[in-house]
Amino acid sequence: MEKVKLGDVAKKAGVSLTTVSRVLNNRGYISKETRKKVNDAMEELNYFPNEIARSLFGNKTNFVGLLFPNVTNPFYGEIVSELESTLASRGYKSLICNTYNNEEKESNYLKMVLANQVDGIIVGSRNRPSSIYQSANLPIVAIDRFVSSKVPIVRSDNYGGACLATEYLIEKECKNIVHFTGSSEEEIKKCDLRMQGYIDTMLKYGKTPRVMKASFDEDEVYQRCKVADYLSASPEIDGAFAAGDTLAGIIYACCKQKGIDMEIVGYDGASMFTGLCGGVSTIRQPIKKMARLATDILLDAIAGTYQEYDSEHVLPVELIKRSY
Amino acid sequence: MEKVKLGDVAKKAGVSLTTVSRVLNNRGYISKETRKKVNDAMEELNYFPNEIARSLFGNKTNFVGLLFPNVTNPFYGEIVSELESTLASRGYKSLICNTYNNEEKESNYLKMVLANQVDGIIVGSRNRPSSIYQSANLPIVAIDRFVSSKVPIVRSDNYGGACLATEYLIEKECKNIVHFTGSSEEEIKKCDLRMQGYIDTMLKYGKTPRVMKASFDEDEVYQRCKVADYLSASPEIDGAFAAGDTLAGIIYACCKQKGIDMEIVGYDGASMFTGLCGGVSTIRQPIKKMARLATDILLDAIAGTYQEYDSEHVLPVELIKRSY
DNA sequence: ATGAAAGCGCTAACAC
DNA sequence: GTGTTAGCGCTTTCAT
Repeated sequence: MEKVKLGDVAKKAGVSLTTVSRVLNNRGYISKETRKKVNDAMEELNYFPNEIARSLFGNKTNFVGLLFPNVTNPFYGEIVSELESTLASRGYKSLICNTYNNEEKESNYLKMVLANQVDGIIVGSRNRPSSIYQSANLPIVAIDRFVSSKVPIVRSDNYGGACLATEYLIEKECKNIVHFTGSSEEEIKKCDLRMQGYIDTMLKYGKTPRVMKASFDEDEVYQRCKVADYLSASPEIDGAFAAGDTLAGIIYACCKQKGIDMEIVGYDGASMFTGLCGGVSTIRQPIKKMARLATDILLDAIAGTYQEYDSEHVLPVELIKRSY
Repeated sequence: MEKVKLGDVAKKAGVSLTTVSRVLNNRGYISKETRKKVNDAMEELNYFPNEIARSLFGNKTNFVGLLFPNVTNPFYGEIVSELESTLASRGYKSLICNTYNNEEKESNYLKMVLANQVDGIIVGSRNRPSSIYQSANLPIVAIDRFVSSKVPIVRSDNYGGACLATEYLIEKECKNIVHFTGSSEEEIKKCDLRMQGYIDTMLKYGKTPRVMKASFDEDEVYQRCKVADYLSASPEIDGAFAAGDTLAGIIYACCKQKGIDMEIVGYDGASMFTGLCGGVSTIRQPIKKMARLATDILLDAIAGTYQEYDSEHVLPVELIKRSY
């Protein structure tokens, strides 16, 4: 059973290709009867148009590339989920790309989506060389990342969230609060707002900031050891602000195993986390809103009705206190 | 700056379209010099072929549709992640579809991927009407789901895993063990192997099986209340086997808040869970292996070298004990 | 109100 | 070795 084509419908209905195409796209004048004939033929043959052919002609695919580190992480899972749903509801299809924060992978994926003529791209990878995006001459929106001065950014209030988290820990009377970051040296130097918020708040309250680097990308078991070692070596620590919830979860697990009961605040607040990790507090990003906003901007840009390419959209965060 | 086409390269290199196409595909005889000329021209113009056009011609898109309930759930997140990576490494591109276990959505997504000429589909949705897939005349692989007798299934040993979980709880001297399921009535009737394993094991040890229904699809807050109410009403319960880790997490949180310390075993064992929810044990599915196997089968089917359409591939599971 | 024909970007017979 | 030409499935001027 071969694929049914426009021509098959035309033959069956006894009309021309053009006519079938017309009723398909509801364009031009068609008599009631012809329309019915054609519709019946389509129905009978179970016809549906080949979107690839349409794309080729129209120079528009309605594909969007979604470049994120890894959908396994609940935060990215949730944002990709939301992006996909919003895009789908507006007629766009999502090509998913797990870059694993790997430069080469990201660059290959970029080439791939471009070769597949995507109409736009949403990036959430945290790689450095944004230069590869320069040549890509199409709408791009970045989630919590700088790509270039021409790429609008949607992110949460990293700085404010970090302040909120740190203040909460201070309020809880933690004496020695450490910040666990997943950022690389470069990122930190550039502008790590979560770290900056932590540092500024600590200083504001006359406390000494302490930072522990635990890369996001490392193997989890390895990270666990690193964190455990650190906690053992620094028994005075009684509060932690982690730059992400996965990290916060790891810290929590280490504490549990060592019998330490300390106050932990993470960042992200994906619904899965909040449900599952009631032992840690978190700064919740408005994931749904971020996804919707990013979609709106991207589709406007695709439609050519968006101009503020250098805009930065900072959405407010919320402190979710631990529930046990 | 318009998109560079084959013709532009041909013109620049002073050759014909065919020649360019030949060096692009490495087919037929081409002299060293011409090849160089063409390659240089491609380089200079920063040319890359339009995959959509190629697809149209070849009747092969290298697209694969991934239909899963929701990438937000770490189990699906991880499996989709793995599928995407494996597929990408073999030259395939993933169209992601979050069906939210909604029949209509699933059906629409199916139409969408078909219209986009995907070469194959991998389904993990848990909907009933698999009938919609009948008409789709292309390779499909199902993850832990029955679609039709012609669709191979890849799944973990649900029955064995459930037995393992239940036996563990018994071994831990739990007196009153309840099973929390997310399945619908229909699914249960049909064949819910996790439940069956639980029931059989309970009976084998002379215990009375008890089942609590907590739909996977419900709102999380609502579920939490339901679970909390149930636990309050049945204080004798001291062990739980949950059909999924999200559910296990919810149960754990309820217990924590109520000060109950009971033994909980979940199911799935996505790496995120295991890292994050150290308080619950789980039956770990070999997610990576499942993804690889599903990919292998699908690609073989696409290549026409796979024949056992009615096969069921059951992979072994593993008990991960709680770490605190 | 409908049809014939050209073309979207690329590939593959088939010539030369 | 390289070019000419037709065609993948669809849309759209331009006729009629």
